Amino acid sequence: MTRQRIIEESLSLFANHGYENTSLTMIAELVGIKKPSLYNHFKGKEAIFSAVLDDVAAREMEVMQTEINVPTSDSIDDQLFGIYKNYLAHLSNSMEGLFFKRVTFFPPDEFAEEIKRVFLLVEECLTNIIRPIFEEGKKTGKLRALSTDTMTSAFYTLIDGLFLEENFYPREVFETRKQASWKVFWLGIQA
Amino acid sequence: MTRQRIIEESLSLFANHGYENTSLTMIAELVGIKKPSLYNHFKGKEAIFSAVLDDVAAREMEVMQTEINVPTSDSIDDQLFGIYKNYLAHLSNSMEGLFFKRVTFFPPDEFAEEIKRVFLLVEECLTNIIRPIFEEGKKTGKLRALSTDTMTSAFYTLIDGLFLEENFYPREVFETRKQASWKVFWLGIQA
DNA sequence: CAATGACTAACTAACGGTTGTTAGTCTCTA
DNA sequence: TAGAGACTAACAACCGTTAGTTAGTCATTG
Repeated sequence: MTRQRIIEESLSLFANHGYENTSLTMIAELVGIKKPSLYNHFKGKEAIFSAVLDDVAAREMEVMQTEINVPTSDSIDDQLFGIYKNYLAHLSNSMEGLFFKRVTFFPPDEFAEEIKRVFLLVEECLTNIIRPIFEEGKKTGKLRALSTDTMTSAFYTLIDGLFLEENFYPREVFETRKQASWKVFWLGIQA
Repeated sequence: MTRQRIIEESLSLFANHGYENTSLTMIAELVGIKKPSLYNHFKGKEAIFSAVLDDVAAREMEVMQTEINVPTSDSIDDQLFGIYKNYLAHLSNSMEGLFFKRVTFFPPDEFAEEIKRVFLLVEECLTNIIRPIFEEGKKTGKLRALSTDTMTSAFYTLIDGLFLEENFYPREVFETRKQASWKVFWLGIQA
């Protein structure tokens, strides 16, 4: 019980302040216990971070399968745009999104490898969703005859760019960027 | 003399470790003096960071005017691609690029406003370079009849995405993304 | 049924180390 | 002879961590 609370509060602290700028005092305070009591549940700060990372990884994989994917009955552009929109919304609104942004971009040295591994896992999960859509689109002639890798790469760059812009620009500017980027991307891949 | 050395070494430390994870001891060591001697040149850590930020801002503005811009004799796609390539190369290879990446996306709270101001200034500088190119392109019919804002927004998202990917993926993956993203972007705005 | 022992999870106190910062001193140079 | 710029020594505050204690819970046992 307390263990789960520690993970949750730590997630939000790590997401907002990064690993090194989050102190055990802050975590303990938010949980409502004293600092040394944390050691009843975790071996130390690194163990807390690891637990948070594992938790986030598991939850992200699940979200990817359930929330991001959309019914295949839609047309290709609706389908793609749906994924685009859902994924960005998830990154924007969830604490996991902010956490991911923090730690993938400037990871604490001792976790760099593990974080990269988790991130690539999540990315692969998304790739498995969008590749078939691109391929189907090419087959039915709705998309240009670009390689699937090209489309996937461009799609990711798009998402990464917005991912990054989301917490920097005011919401209205961000919305403009989101719409504009999609429009140009779609014109770029559409047959 | 020493003052300038402090700024330079601090720039690289702030760029690589962030503000909070850079200690005065580290700076002093790299400069080759003892920690308290820093106070002969700056009021404190915050003052050092401010000086670095000002320095970077000035240098970035100059780079933007000289290195990024390319001769207008080229065709529109060469011109745009030149800017794209030059700007990304600058962000990738210069210490200022890494510094910018660090501090714009996860700024130390007390500098958030100032950093944003500087960033938007640099961005505006780039906007002044690319907007006329888009408009010229539309006039000559080489580009689609999209609004200039749409093109500019999409261009920035593209750059921001690669900006992020550059220090995360291995160089080869990054190069793939860079090429693919440009291809789709160009197909998206080309008439 | 009552008592014992093990376990969990909280606590206080304190550790050594590092942080940014200040005070005061010495030395070279203009 | 000033002053600039280096130094040493020390500060309080905070860091992650450890040790040792205490209270409550639960299962096993006489």
